[in-house]
Amino acid sequence: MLEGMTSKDPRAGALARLAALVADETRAACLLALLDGRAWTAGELARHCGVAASTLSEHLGKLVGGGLLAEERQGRHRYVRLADARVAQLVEDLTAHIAPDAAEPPRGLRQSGADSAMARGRTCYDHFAGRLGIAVTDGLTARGLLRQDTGFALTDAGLDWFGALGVELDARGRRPLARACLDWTERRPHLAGAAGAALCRHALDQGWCVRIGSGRAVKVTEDGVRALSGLLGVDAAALR
Amino acid sequence: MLEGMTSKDPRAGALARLAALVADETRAACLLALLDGRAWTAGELARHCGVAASTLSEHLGKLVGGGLLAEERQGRHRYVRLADARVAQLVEDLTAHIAPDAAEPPRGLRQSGADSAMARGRTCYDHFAGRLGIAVTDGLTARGLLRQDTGFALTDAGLDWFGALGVELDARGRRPLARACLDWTERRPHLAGAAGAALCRHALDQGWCVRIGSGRAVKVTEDGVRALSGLLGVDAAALR
DNA sequence: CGCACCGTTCGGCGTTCGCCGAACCGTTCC
DNA sequence: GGAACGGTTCGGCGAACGCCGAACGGTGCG
Repeated sequence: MLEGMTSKDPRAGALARLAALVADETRAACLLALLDGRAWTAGELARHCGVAASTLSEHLGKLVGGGLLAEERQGRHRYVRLADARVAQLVEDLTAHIAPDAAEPPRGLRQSGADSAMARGRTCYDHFAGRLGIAVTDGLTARGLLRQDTGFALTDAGLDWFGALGVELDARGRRPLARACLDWTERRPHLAGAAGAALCRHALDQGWCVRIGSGRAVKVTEDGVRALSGLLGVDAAALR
Repeated sequence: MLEGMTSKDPRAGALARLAALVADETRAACLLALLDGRAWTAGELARHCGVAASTLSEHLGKLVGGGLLAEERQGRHRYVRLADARVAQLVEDLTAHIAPDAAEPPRGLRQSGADSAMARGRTCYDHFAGRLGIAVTDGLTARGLLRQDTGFALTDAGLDWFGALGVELDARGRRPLARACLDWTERRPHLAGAAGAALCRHALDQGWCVRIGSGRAVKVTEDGVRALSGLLGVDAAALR
């Protein structure tokens, strides 16, 4: 009763609904898993999260209904992925905010194999992260192609560098060319946005790096070491 | 039972807990209200949200406990404000994500007075937003002081411009100098970050603009019109 | 001192929510 | 056709949550 009297911001409801989509541990785990940019089946996610298939089906319904996920049905499979780069950024932003709290605990050595592969290099939705992402970003910055001191933007030399690489950068899209994405393991910003995505795609196309298994971990090839050290002066030891 | 079998991301819990803080309409309304950067008393927020004081007290407990709000007790008052600029950015990011959905409905003329004042100029935590924020950002960009085409960063000329203004920009802090903040009414990015905050503070100090009442709406003075049109070529008509 | 006021704590209410297992539907493969 | 499999729907359960009013404890003021 009397609800009409409040001057509560009309955006509050929408904001709460959006946050509610992430405010469940299982759905949060789904979003984090999908940050690898791939499409997962409902069953894979259910197993990953450790809940019943029926439970996960309901979660997917909410996430898709809320516009966070896009789905694609193939035969008896339901593939879902993050709806677009904006959703990926949203999850990244939220994750960046919790990173300082969850001080990386010293883990045992058991699963350090997979973990260290992830720490070395991985994709974060559609761009590089991990030590690889940092190394590339630092290389770009050191060569004056990217400036991070007064914000985060490519320089004119940086534009030329991408041009010389044969990578088309579409500046007309709504997506910013360069954007900082805070790295989870390294705690430092790395290159995201259209340029980060284009560079990652180019590197995979050129065989500079390959995906390890089906996950988001990537490994730099010998070709990649040569290319990255030549183009950006990246220390070869940092990539292996 | 069997929960140990899942490989669920350990960050999922923290992510869900963070989102849960925002996932309530009343708490969301508090965060949006506090985006003006001021400190509100618990009672003011309760009235603003249209809930009982006891209800709001519990909400504040959660928000403060979760690190989103900082509190300051003075006498029988409890003042709360956003904990820091990072929290403000978090709320902005979330709000930017819902903006496209909530297509601004054509409002009646009843409260258009206050609304239009807000649309003209307001502060967004600690920097300018609204048409004023856009005008300043566009002015900086047109004069080559800020570049938005390849990311979002001040140029060297921009650094000099701030220096000539007598505004110290602390680049050593963890906070980025320039950052894009998506405007709610204008749907365009405007200058946030340390530079945006410093410029806003400077403008208020110099009397270029004054706060209207106790809210976040601001009004550009005649001095301000002269200063901004002289320094940035901002069209005077856009500011009034 | 006594009163008004701000905020908190507590008990209780109703709702929402996440979860599961069972039943069901459609696809794929033998 | 039949069996196996992936996914969805449904009913039901228990827990968590948001809300309130009433009672209580400080603070400030007359």
